[in-house]
Amino acid sequence: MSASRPRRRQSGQPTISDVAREANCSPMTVSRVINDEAGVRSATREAVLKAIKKLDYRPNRAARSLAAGEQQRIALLYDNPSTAYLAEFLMGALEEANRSGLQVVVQSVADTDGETGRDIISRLISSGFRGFILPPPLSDDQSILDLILDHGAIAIAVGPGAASGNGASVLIDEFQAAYDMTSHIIGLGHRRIGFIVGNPQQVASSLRLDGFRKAMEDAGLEIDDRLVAQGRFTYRSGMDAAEKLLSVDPRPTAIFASNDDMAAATVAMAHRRHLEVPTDLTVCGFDDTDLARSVWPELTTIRQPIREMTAWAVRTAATMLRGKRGASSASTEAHIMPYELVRRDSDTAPSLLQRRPG
Amino acid sequence: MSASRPRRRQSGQPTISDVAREANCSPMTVSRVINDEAGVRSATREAVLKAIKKLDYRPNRAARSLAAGEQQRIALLYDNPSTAYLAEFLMGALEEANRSGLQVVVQSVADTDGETGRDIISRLISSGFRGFILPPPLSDDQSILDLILDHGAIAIAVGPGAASGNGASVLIDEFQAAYDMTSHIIGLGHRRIGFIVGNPQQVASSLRLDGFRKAMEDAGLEIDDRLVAQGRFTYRSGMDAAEKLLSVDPRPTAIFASNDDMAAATVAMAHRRHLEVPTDLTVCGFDDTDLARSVWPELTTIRQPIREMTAWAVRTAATMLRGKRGASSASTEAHIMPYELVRRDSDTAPSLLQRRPG
DNA sequence: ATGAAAGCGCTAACAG
DNA sequence: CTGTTAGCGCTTTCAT
Repeated sequence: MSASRPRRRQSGQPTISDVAREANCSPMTVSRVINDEAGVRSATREAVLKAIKKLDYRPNRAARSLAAGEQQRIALLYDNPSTAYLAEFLMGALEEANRSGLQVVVQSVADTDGETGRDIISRLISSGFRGFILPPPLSDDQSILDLILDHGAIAIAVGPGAASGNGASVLIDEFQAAYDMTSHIIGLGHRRIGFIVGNPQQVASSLRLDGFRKAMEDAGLEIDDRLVAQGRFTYRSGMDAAEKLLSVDPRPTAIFASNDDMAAATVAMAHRRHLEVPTDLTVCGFDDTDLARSVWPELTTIRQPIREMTAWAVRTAATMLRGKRGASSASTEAHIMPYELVRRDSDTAPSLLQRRPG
Repeated sequence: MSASRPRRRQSGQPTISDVAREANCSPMTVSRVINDEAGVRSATREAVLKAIKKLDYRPNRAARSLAAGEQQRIALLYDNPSTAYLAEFLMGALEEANRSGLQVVVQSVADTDGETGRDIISRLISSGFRGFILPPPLSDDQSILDLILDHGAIAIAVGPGAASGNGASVLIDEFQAAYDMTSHIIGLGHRRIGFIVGNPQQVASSLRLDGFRKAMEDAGLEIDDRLVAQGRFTYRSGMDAAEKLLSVDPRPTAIFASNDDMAAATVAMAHRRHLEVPTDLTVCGFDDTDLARSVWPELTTIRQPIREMTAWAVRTAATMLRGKRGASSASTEAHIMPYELVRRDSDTAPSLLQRRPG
C-alpha cells in the first residue's frame, strides 16, 4: 500500500537529526546548543558538542535562515574612500561575514545615476536590509545614521569622528594618536612642523588637527598658520598642500600628513623639489594602509586597525541582528580600538643646518 | 477539532504561491518560469511574469538553495596581488555575486600558518565549495587549476597569461595591448625606450614584454638589453628597476612599466633624480588602477577592465554551478575582454635635445 | 504542458 | 530543562 517515495537527501553532510541521534536527544536540543541558548543542562550540552565534533556537523545556513525567517544580509555602504582603505575595509568585513555566516552586500552611495544616498538606503531597507556598516565619511553623516535608525534598522559607524549619540560605532582615539605622532616628531628635535589637514567633512580630520595643535602647544611651540594646509585625503590634494608648505620660508623640517596618501604625495613633492626624505624633510602619515609600505622611504605612520575595526562592526551587527529585542540597549555602544605608532624610514632628526637654536 | 495553530509567516514578502494565485496557475509553474525552464507555454509564462512584476516578487534565496540542495558559495582565492588590483577585483566580484545571488568567500592562499595553497583548496572543496575564482598569479598556476578541476569543481581564471587547456578564463590580449602602448610611445618620437618587466611567475609579464619587443622590432628599433629591467609588479621593485634604467648612458627618453605601481615608482624615481615627467621622461603604465589617477602627473596607461572581468568570472561560475550536467562542454571557454589605451599626462614627445637624429 | 505531494534542514511555538 | 509538531519558501519527483 504505502510505496515509500524516494527520499531526496543529497549532500552527505550530517544534519541536526544525525547529531541528535548520536547525542541521544531531540533535534531541538541540538538546535539550542548550536544557538547558544540558555536552558540546557551542561551534561546534555557536552554530549551534543561531542556528537557535533564527532560527526563534524556544520549547520546549514540556508535552512537556518529559512526557518528563522531572517534576512541574514547586511549592507556595506561606501562613498569613495581611498582604494587602499576600501580594500582593507572589505577584507575585514568579508572575513568576519564568512565567520558569522552573514551575507554582505557592498553598495556605493556615490552619484549612482540620480539616486541620492538616502534613496539608496531607503531602497535597501525596503528590500529587507536590517543592518548597515558605514565607513567614513558616511559614518559622520548624522542624517544618514538617523534615516537608518528611524526605520528600526541597525547602523554601525566605522571610524567616525566621535561616537554619535545613537547607533554603535568603532573608532580609535584620533586626537591622542595625532598628539602622539606630533610629540614623536617634536622629540626628534623638529621645531617647524607642517601639518596637512584631511577632508573637512570628516570629523576625524579636525580631531587629528586638534591633536597636532595640542601637542605643539604643550611643547611650547608656536604654530605658524602658513604651516597648516588643507587637503582632502587624496594623493592629489596632498601634492598641492605639500607644495604650499614647502614654499613657506623658512620651510618646515617635518610634515605630518593626516593620512598615508597625502604623506606619500608629500614625499613625491619633496623629491621633485630636490629634497631628500628624511634627511632634508621628515614626513609622517596616518592609517598605515598598504601605501605606507609601498613608497620609498617607507612611511612612519599611525597604524589604524581598519580590518579589525570592520570585523568588529560586522560581528556586532550580526549579534544585534540576532537579538531582535532590546535594540536600544546595546545600540549606543562605542568600541575604541588601539592604534600604534609605527616607526619606519621617513623620519629623522633635523639636520644641524636646519636646527636654528634660539 | 482542528484548532488552527498560529502560522509563522513573517516577512510580508510575496511568495511563489502568491504569484501562482495571481497568475492563476500552480506554484510549480511559477518555479519553472523563474528558473527559465523549458516547457511552459508562452502565454502562461507571460501571465506569470506579469504577476511577478505586479507583486514585486523576489525569490527567497534561502528557500531556494535549501530545496535545491545547492551550496551557493564560491571562493575567491588570492595571493597578494597589489592592493589596488585587489580592491577592484573584490568590488567586481561582490557586485556580481549580489546580482547572481551567490555568496562569495574571500580566502588568502598566502603563507597561512603552515597551510599550503593546496591544503587550503582541499579543505574548501571538502567543506562543499564547488566554484573558485583565481586572480593572477594563481590563475597561471596549472597545478592549482588541476587540483580544483580534478575534484569536479569549477575554476575560473582571471587574467591568466593564456587561456589554459581546461577551465574557463577571462583575459585581455596582453601582447597586443603592450604592442599598442609601445607603438604609441614610438609614434611620439621616442627611440630609446626602457621597459620594466613584471613578476616572472606571471605569464602575462612575458606577454607584455613580447608585445614590447615586437613593436620595437616592427618599428625597426634595436632593443638595448640594458633598457629592459626586471621588476616584480611592486612599487618597490619599480623603484629599483627605474633606478637601473635611468643610470644607463645614454638614458632612455621613455619608460614603459608593466603595471601602474611600477610606473608610479618610476615617476617618483625620476623626480628624485631631478627629471621632470613627461618633459624629460615619458612614463607609461599598465592596468589603470586607482593609482594611475592618484599620482602626478596622471599616468598614460592601458585600461584593463578588472571589475568587469571579475564580474564575468562570478557570473560564469554561477551559470556553470547551476547547470550541473555537461560541465566539460562550457568549461573550456575563454572570454577575451577589450582593453583601452588611456592617454593622460605622463607622456609627450622627446625634447629636441634628447632626439638624436641618425 | 501543468499540477500534487513530499520534504530540503532547521527553528518557532507550544506542551510536558 | 526537553520534546513534539508544524511549517519557513522553494524544488524535486512523479502523475496527469
